[in-house]
Amino acid sequence: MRKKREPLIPSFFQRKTKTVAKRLLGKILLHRTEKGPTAGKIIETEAYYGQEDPASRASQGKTKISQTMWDKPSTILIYVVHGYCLFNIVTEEKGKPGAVLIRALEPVRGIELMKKRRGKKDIHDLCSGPGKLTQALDIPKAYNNCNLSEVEDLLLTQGTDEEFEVGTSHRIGVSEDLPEELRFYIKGSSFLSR
DNA sequence: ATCTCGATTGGCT
DNA sequence: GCCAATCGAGATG
Repeated sequence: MRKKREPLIPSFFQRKTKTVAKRLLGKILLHRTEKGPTAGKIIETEAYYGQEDPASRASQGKTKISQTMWDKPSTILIYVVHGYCLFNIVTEEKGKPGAVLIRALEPVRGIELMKKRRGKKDIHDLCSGPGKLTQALDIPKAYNNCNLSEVEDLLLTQGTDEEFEVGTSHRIGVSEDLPEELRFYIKGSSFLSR
């Protein structure tokens, strides 16, 4: 009998953004819907800071979108870029801006449903990008500003104990990046974006 | 009211 | 590799 996986608790997110980004690798994101459950293993993330980070939405201070980054850790932040929803989770203590963008998942459950939603057959084209995975799991923009622990249908849980190597790089798609490498991924995975 | 611009994706050369 | 579609926000008038 398999032990039921425990959801991550809010305090998991109340620490340095970079640490959260790294530690989210290997965790399982699951979304239950009327059509059925879909889930994937997090294999790629990016950390975004506050005012000092030119690539962050928070770089210009609080706006309708960015204000969520000052909210309680484990708050969900979703916004639209180029017509796609991007899924982030707020980090750091309340009042200090920070968030982690989930950039790619390895599909683990509900793969047929994901294929249908994405209109793609290739398993490597289901969750291999921040806009793709929100489509594949059907994560709605309405979750923005909600707390992860209060959205019953969305679960972020411990993954398996298997070991992996963490790779780093500069963030993708940003016009002005920090010198620090803030993209993290599971080395060797075939489900990464790009 | 209108314009510009992305933390993107997909199709085509 | 290049480029157009996409749509909501933010800026400007």
